[in-house]
Amino acid sequence: MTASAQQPQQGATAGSPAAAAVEPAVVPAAVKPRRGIPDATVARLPVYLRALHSLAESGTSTISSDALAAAAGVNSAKVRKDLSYLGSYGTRGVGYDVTYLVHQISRELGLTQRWAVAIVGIGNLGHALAKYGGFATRGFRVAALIDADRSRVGEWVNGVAVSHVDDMARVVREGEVSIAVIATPAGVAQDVCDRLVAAGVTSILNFAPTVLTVPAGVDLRKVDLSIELQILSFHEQRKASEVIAVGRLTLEGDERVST
Amino acid sequence: MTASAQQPQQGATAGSPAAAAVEPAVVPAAVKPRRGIPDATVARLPVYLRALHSLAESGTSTISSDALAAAAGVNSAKVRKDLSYLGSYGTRGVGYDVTYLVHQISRELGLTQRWAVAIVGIGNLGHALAKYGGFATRGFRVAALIDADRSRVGEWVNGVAVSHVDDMARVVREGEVSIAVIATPAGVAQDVCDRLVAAGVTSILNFAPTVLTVPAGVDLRKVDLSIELQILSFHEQRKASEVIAVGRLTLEGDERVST
DNA sequence: TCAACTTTGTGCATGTATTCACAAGGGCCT
DNA sequence: AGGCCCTTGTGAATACATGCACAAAGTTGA
Repeated sequence: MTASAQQPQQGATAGSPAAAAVEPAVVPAAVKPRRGIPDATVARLPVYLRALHSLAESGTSTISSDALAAAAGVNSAKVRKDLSYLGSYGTRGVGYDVTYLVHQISRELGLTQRWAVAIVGIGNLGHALAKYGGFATRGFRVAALIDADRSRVGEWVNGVAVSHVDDMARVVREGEVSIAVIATPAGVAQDVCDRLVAAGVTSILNFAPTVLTVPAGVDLRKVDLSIELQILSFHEQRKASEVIAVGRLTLEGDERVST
Repeated sequence: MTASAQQPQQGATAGSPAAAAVEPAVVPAAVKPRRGIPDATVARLPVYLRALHSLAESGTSTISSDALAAAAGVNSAKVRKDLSYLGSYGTRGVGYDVTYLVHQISRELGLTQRWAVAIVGIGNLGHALAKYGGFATRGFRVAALIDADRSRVGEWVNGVAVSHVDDMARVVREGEVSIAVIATPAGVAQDVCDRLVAAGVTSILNFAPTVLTVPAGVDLRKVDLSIELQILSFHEQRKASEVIAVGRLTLEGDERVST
């Protein structure tokens, strides 16, 4: 019941050890079999879902794990194992029904309802996020835009008016916002985060380049440009030094990788 | 030597199995002891680095793994193990010298040189990224802005002129760009990616909501807002259904988590 | 009806990451 | 000089994730 895994690569913190320790003693049978979908799988389901949506649009009605794997940039064993956590929704010898799979994954991800999202910090990035189409698409609607700069308050971005941060509690409550995106400067991010949590937000996506802390029960994920660049820098350097050490011996570079 | 791990939580693709299979037979001794820093560790080093920078600025000269762990939002065993991959740079009974650690981590991440970065797709997001301060800070400089829209070409953003995508090869070459950020619409991202690779870019950070494929030897990482939101949605839903099933029995919510 | 073919679902082996827990090392105080 | 206290560095246990490889289950065509 806490922070979710991140970038497998970017692992966040614990999942449910505290709760798991309590449940066996207290919880009714219905809950015990914990559908426990692994974090790594949860992180891939959205990728499958996107591929399936475009397949559905292009008229494909059935797809094999192999083809879906290719579209998602992973290998087919992973696809099958991932999907098996949702149940046995495939047909041997045939594959998976695209529309049905879309339903199942959507349901599992909680996309059958539309979550209200608030964006805090309407600077360059906040603007970009507010205008980003992928939001409205499915499952989410931008319910509030919040900024500390009074001169921005009242401005309309993509059909939503900017509110002042002092009204956050009210706006969050009235909009029934449960998910918030922080796009403020690093300095105020923790304060904003605390206020969001106090207002009832239970999931936060942080774009500010700083470490945030949230109480148990609140999920926190981060997106950090400079961390990503530094990781690339690491590999870039490694490649550079390897060229010196190894020369271009390994001409085996044939397979492609994807993300 | 391929795609790096992502969001441990967000795991990307394979690391070096292909190359690893070849090296033992061919590679000179100097390379064999593979400093093999785990991907998960590499992903955390930038976080430590940021914490250390602000510690240095606030005048702290020495820090324990415990304190650093708190600042980075992880546990101290992880900090110690991570740092131990770089060498034994701590002093027992005392901790780590902040300035020295900053040097070591920077070196390891390849931040002693300044990488030239190109941003492709100067829409809302591209603009936001170009203006983002965290770039210039350390290790990176925006060397090129590239867009397909001729009406945008020539525009200056943060001191850099926008070039047309047809000039990409030249701009990349002249600027000695090795890292590129893709902030285009999904539809053209793979094409842009292919052209970047052809022009000599060897590390790519993709913001477009689509799966990209690159040849071996090119590193690829992705940042995807809608995937992040969907992961949060999953946990949000889980929390909601658990409240129904369990009631509010578990009042144990005390520990905080961070990212 | 049956055999050949396709594709799923999963047990198992392997690889990677996290965490514990403690011995070894180093500073500091008396 | 010597002992106490603190903190590192790491072996070993555990947990999590990946990928192989194949039996089971379904379809198709004769």
